[in-house]
Amino acid sequence: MAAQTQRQPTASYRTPPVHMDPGEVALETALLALADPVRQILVRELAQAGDWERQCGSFDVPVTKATLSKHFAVLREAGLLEQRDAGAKRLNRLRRAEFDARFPGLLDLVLRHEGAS
Amino acid sequence: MAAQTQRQPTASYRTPPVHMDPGEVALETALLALADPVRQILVRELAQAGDWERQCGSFDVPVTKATLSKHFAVLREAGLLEQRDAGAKRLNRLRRAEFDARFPGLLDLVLRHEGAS
DNA sequence: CCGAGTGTACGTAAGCCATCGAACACTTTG
DNA sequence: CAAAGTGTTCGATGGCTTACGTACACTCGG
Repeated sequence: MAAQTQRQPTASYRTPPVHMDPGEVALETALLALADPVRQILVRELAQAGDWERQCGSFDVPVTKATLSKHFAVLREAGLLEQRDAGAKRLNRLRRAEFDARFPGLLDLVLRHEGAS
Repeated sequence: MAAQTQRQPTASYRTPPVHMDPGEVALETALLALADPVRQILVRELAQAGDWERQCGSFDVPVTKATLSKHFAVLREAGLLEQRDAGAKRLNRLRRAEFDARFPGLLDLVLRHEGAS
Protein backbone atom coordinates (compact mmCIF):
# COMPACT_ATOMS: atom_id res chain seq x y z
CA MET A 1 0.00 0.00 0.00
CA ALA A 2 2.33 2.71 -1.19
CA ALA A 3 3.95 3.20 2.18
CA GLN A 4 6.39 6.10 2.37
CA THR A 5 5.84 7.19 -1.20
CA GLN A 6 4.47 10.46 0.23
CA ARG A 7 7.22 12.29 2.08
CA GLN A 8 5.84 13.81 5.26
CA PRO A 9 7.33 17.17 6.19
CA THR A 10 9.75 16.75 9.06
CA ALA A 11 7.78 17.65 12.13
CA SER A 12 10.68 19.36 13.81
CA TYR A 13 14.22 19.59 12.53
CA ARG A 14 15.10 22.55 14.72
CA THR A 15 14.76 22.99 18.46
CA PRO A 16 11.04 22.91 19.05
CA PRO A 17 9.48 26.04 20.55
CA VAL A 18 9.49 26.26 24.33
CA HIS A 19 6.04 26.70 25.78
CA MET A 20 5.02 28.17 29.10
CA ASP A 21 2.10 26.78 31.03
CA PRO A 22 -0.45 29.60 31.04
CA GLY A 23 -1.47 28.58 34.53
CA GLU A 24 1.92 29.61 35.85
CA VAL A 25 2.40 32.92 34.10
CA ALA A 26 2.95 35.93 36.33
CA LEU A 27 0.58 38.84 35.96
CA GLU A 28 3.46 41.18 35.28
CA THR A 29 4.63 38.98 32.41
CA ALA A 30 1.18 38.92 30.88
CA LEU A 31 0.69 42.66 31.12
CA LEU A 32 4.09 43.41 29.65
CA ALA A 33 3.50 41.01 26.78
CA LEU A 34 0.19 42.60 25.90
CA ALA A 35 1.39 46.17 26.31
CA ASP A 36 3.53 46.18 23.19
CA PRO A 37 1.78 47.52 20.06
CA VAL A 38 3.37 45.02 17.71
CA ARG A 39 2.33 42.11 19.89
CA GLN A 40 -1.16 43.53 20.11
CA ILE A 41 -1.39 43.34 16.33
CA LEU A 42 -0.18 39.76 16.37
CA VAL A 43 -2.70 38.76 18.99
CA ARG A 44 -5.55 40.44 17.16
CA GLU A 45 -4.68 38.84 13.84
CA LEU A 46 -4.37 35.49 15.54
CA ALA A 47 -7.77 35.92 17.15
CA GLN A 48 -9.39 36.45 13.78
CA ALA A 49 -7.80 33.41 12.18
CA GLY A 50 -8.39 29.79 13.02
CA ASP A 51 -5.97 27.58 14.95
CA TRP A 52 -2.77 26.63 13.08
CA GLU A 53 -3.94 28.71 10.18
CA ARG A 54 -1.25 31.35 10.17
CA GLN A 55 2.45 30.93 9.72
CA CYS A 56 4.96 33.32 11.29
CA GLY A 57 5.82 35.27 8.18
CA SER A 58 2.21 36.01 7.33
CA PHE A 59 1.61 38.81 9.79
CA ASP A 60 1.33 42.40 8.74
CA VAL A 61 3.66 44.05 11.14
CA PRO A 62 6.27 46.80 10.62
CA VAL A 63 9.33 44.93 11.86
CA THR A 64 11.95 42.60 10.44
CA LYS A 65 11.92 38.82 10.64
CA ALA A 66 14.38 38.82 13.51
CA THR A 67 12.34 41.15 15.64
CA LEU A 68 9.16 39.30 14.80
CA SER A 69 10.73 36.06 15.94
CA LYS A 70 11.55 37.66 19.27
CA HIS A 71 7.98 38.87 19.70
CA PHE A 72 6.69 35.35 19.21
CA ALA A 73 9.03 34.14 21.91
CA VAL A 74 7.64 36.73 24.31
CA LEU A 75 4.08 35.71 23.55
CA ARG A 76 4.99 32.10 24.19
CA GLU A 77 6.58 33.04 27.53
CA ALA A 78 3.37 34.77 28.47
CA GLY A 79 1.29 31.69 27.74
CA LEU A 80 -0.48 33.41 24.89
CA LEU A 81 0.86 31.49 21.94
CA GLU A 82 1.39 27.89 20.93
CA GLN A 83 3.61 27.04 17.99
CA ARG A 84 4.15 23.92 15.95
CA ASP A 85 6.63 23.11 13.23
CA ALA A 86 5.50 21.93 9.85
CA GLY A 87 8.46 21.65 7.53
CA ALA A 88 10.10 24.98 7.04
CA LYS A 89 7.05 26.76 8.33
CA ARG A 90 6.00 27.32 11.91
CA LEU A 91 2.28 27.43 12.60
CA ASN A 92 0.60 29.43 15.31
CA ARG A 93 -2.36 29.19 17.61
CA LEU A 94 -3.68 31.69 20.12
CA ARG A 95 -4.12 29.98 23.50
CA ARG A 96 -7.34 31.78 24.14
CA ALA A 97 -9.12 29.44 26.54
CA GLU A 98 -6.07 28.67 28.65
CA PHE A 99 -5.05 32.28 28.96
CA ASP A 100 -8.58 33.32 29.72
CA ALA A 101 -8.76 30.81 32.53
CA ARG A 102 -5.70 32.37 34.09
CA PHE A 103 -6.53 36.05 33.48
CA PRO A 104 -10.24 36.35 32.80
CA GLY A 105 -11.17 39.27 30.62
CA LEU A 106 -7.65 40.46 29.91
CA LEU A 107 -7.32 39.09 26.43
CA ASP A 108 -10.83 40.21 25.52
CA LEU A 109 -9.92 43.70 26.67
CA VAL A 110 -7.02 43.82 24.25
CA LEU A 111 -9.04 42.39 21.41
CA ARG A 112 -11.86 44.82 21.98
CA HIS A 113 -9.55 47.83 22.11
CA GLU A 114 -8.72 47.70 18.45
CA GLY A 115 -7.13 50.72 16.75
CA ALA A 116 -6.46 52.89 19.80
CA SER A 117 -9.88 54.61 20.01
CA MET B 1 -19.83 81.10 63.85
CA ALA B 2 -16.18 81.01 64.70
CA ALA B 3 -15.26 81.88 61.15
CA GLN B 4 -11.54 81.74 60.34
CA THR B 5 -10.45 80.97 63.88
CA GLN B 6 -9.42 77.66 62.36
CA ARG B 7 -6.69 78.19 59.76
CA GLN B 8 -7.43 76.18 56.66
CA PRO B 9 -4.39 74.53 55.12
CA THR B 10 -3.40 76.16 51.86
CA ALA B 11 -5.08 74.08 49.20
CA SER B 12 -2.23 74.26 46.75
CA TYR B 13 0.97 76.23 47.06
CA ARG B 14 2.86 74.21 44.48
CA THR B 15 1.94 73.34 40.92
CA PRO B 16 -1.14 71.20 41.29
CA PRO B 17 -0.90 67.63 40.01
CA VAL B 18 -1.73 67.10 36.34
CA HIS B 19 -4.54 64.66 35.79
CA MET B 20 -5.34 62.60 32.74
CA ASP B 21 -8.91 61.93 31.74
CA PRO B 22 -9.32 58.18 32.18
CA GLY B 23 -11.59 58.13 29.16
CA GLU B 24 -8.67 59.11 26.93
CA VAL B 25 -5.99 56.82 28.26
CA ALA B 26 -4.43 54.46 25.72
CA LEU B 27 -4.56 50.77 26.46
CA GLU B 28 -0.79 50.54 26.19
CA THR B 29 -0.38 53.25 28.82
CA ALA B 30 -2.73 51.50 31.20
CA LEU B 31 -1.06 48.11 30.80
CA LEU B 32 2.41 49.54 31.28
CA ALA B 33 1.34 51.43 34.37
CA LEU B 34 -0.14 48.33 35.95
CA ALA B 35 2.72 46.05 34.97
CA ASP B 36 5.20 47.51 37.44
CA PRO B 37 5.41 45.68 40.79
CA VAL B 38 5.82 48.84 42.85
CA ARG B 39 2.80 50.45 41.24
CA GLN B 40 0.80 47.29 41.81
CA ILE B 41 1.48 47.63 45.53
CA LEU B 42 0.39 51.24 45.45
CA VAL B 43 -2.82 50.41 43.64
CA ARG B 44 -3.64 47.57 46.02
CA GLU B 45 -3.03 49.64 49.11
CA LEU B 46 -5.11 52.42 47.65
CA ALA B 47 -7.95 50.02 46.94
CA GLN B 48 -8.06 48.94 50.55
CA ALA B 49 -8.14 52.47 51.92
CA GLY B 50 -10.89 55.03 51.54
CA ASP B 51 -10.74 58.03 49.22
CA TRP B 52 -8.32 60.79 50.27
CA GLU B 53 -7.31 58.68 53.22
CA ARG B 54 -3.68 58.06 52.36
CA GLN B 55 -0.91 60.56 51.87
CA CYS B 56 2.01 59.90 49.54
CA GLY B 57 4.57 59.06 52.17
CA SER B 58 2.40 56.46 53.84
CA PHE B 59 2.91 53.62 51.41
CA ASP B 60 5.03 50.62 52.18
CA VAL B 61 7.22 50.34 49.11
CA PRO B 62 10.95 49.64 48.80
CA VAL B 63 11.93 52.85 47.01
CA THR B 64 12.97 56.36 47.94
CA LYS B 65 10.72 59.40 48.05
CA ALA B 66 11.93 60.62 44.67
CA THR B 67 11.18 57.35 42.93
CA LEU B 68 7.84 57.09 44.64
CA SER B 69 6.90 60.54 43.41
CA LYS B 70 7.64 59.44 39.87
CA HIS B 71 5.44 56.36 40.24
CA PHE B 72 2.55 58.52 41.31
CA ALA B 73 3.01 60.61 38.20
CA VAL B 74 2.80 57.49 36.05
CA LEU B 75 -0.39 56.38 37.76
CA ARG B 76 -1.88 59.82 37.20
CA GLU B 77 -0.96 59.63 33.51
CA ALA B 78 -2.73 56.32 33.28
CA GLY B 79 -5.93 57.73 34.74
CA LEU B 80 -5.63 55.55 37.81
CA LEU B 81 -4.91 58.12 40.46
CA GLU B 82 -6.29 61.45 41.55
CA GLN B 83 -4.31 63.66 43.89
CA ARG B 84 -5.16 66.69 45.94
CA ASP B 85 -3.01 69.01 47.99
CA ALA B 86 -3.75 69.62 51.63
CA GLY B 87 -1.04 71.75 53.12
CA ALA B 88 2.28 70.04 52.96
CA LYS B 89 0.62 66.69 52.36
CA ARG B 90 -0.76 65.33 49.13
CA LEU B 91 -3.78 63.07 49.41
CA ASN B 92 -4.62 60.23 47.06
CA ARG B 93 -7.65 58.55 45.62
CA LEU B 94 -7.89 55.54 43.34
CA ARG B 95 -10.07 56.40 40.34
CA ARG B 96 -11.74 53.05 40.42
CA ALA B 97 -15.06 53.76 38.76
CA GLU B 98 -13.65 55.94 35.98
CA PHE B 99 -10.87 53.54 35.14
CA ASP B 100 -13.24 50.63 35.23
CA ALA B 101 -15.54 52.34 32.78
CA ARG B 102 -12.64 52.67 30.36
CA PHE B 103 -11.05 49.23 30.87
CA PRO B 104 -13.63 46.94 32.46
CA GLY B 105 -12.14 44.21 34.58
CA LEU B 106 -8.53 45.27 34.26
CA LEU B 107 -8.15 46.88 37.65
CA ASP B 108 -10.04 44.06 39.33
CA LEU B 109 -7.66 41.62 37.72
CA VAL B 110 -4.69 43.35 39.27
CA LEU B 111 -6.35 43.62 42.65
CA ARG B 112 -7.34 39.98 42.64
CA HIS B 113 -3.86 38.80 41.66
CA GLU B 114 -2.31 39.68 44.98
CA GLY B 115 1.06 38.23 46.00
CA ALA B 116 2.08 36.67 42.69
CA SER B 117 0.42 33.22 43.03
C1' DC C 1 11.33 81.79 63.93
C1' DC C 2 13.62 77.50 63.63
C1' DG C 3 13.67 72.67 62.82
C1' DA C 4 11.31 68.68 61.27
C1' DG C 5 8.21 66.94 57.90
C1' DT C 6 6.25 66.41 53.11
C1' DG C 7 6.76 66.05 48.40
C1' DT C 8 8.78 67.63 43.70
C1' DA C 9 12.52 68.63 40.18
C1' DC C 10 16.97 67.79 38.39
C1' DG C 11 20.97 65.34 36.98
C1' DT C 12 22.85 60.90 36.55
C1' DA C 13 23.90 55.98 36.33
C1' DA C 14 22.35 51.22 35.36
C1' DG C 15 19.46 48.01 33.29
C1' DC C 16 16.20 46.48 30.08
C1' DC C 17 13.77 46.15 25.68
C1' DA C 18 12.86 46.72 20.80
C1' DT C 19 15.21 46.89 16.73
C1' DC C 20 18.24 45.78 12.97
C1' DG C 21 21.64 43.33 9.84
C1' DA C 22 24.11 39.29 9.06
C1' DA C 23 24.94 34.51 9.39
C1' DC C 24 23.01 30.08 9.68
C1' DA C 25 20.06 25.66 9.05
C1' DC C 26 16.85 23.35 6.83
C1' DT C 27 12.83 22.94 3.50
C1' DT C 28 10.66 23.63 -0.76
C1' DT C 29 10.54 24.69 -5.50
C1' DG C 30 12.23 24.33 -10.09
C1' DC D 1 21.52 20.22 -7.47
C1' DA D 2 20.80 25.15 -7.19
C1' DA D 3 17.99 29.00 -5.76
C1' DA D 4 14.43 30.80 -3.14
C1' DG D 5 11.80 30.61 1.09
C1' DT D 6 11.11 30.19 6.26
C1' DG D 7 12.47 31.19 10.71
C1' DT D 8 16.14 31.33 14.52
C1' DT D 9 20.28 33.10 16.77
C1' DC D 10 23.90 36.35 17.55
C1' DG D 11 25.94 40.84 18.50
C1' DA D 12 25.42 45.75 18.46
C1' DT D 13 22.79 49.84 19.03
C1' DG D 14 19.55 53.31 20.70
C1' DG D 15 15.98 54.70 23.64
C1' DC D 16 13.19 54.36 27.56
C1' DT D 17 12.53 53.32 32.54
C1' DT D 18 13.86 52.75 37.15
C1' DA D 19 16.48 54.18 40.65
C1' DC D 20 19.17 57.18 43.68
C1' DG D 21 21.07 61.38 45.99
C1' DT D 22 20.76 66.16 46.32
C1' DA D 23 18.72 70.44 46.32
C1' DC D 24 14.66 72.96 46.72
C1' DA D 25 9.96 74.90 48.35
C1' DC D 26 6.70 75.16 51.46
C1' DT D 27 3.92 73.70 55.77
C1' DC D 28 3.50 72.56 60.47
C1' DG D 29 4.70 72.21 65.34
C1' DG D 30 7.26 73.92 69.14
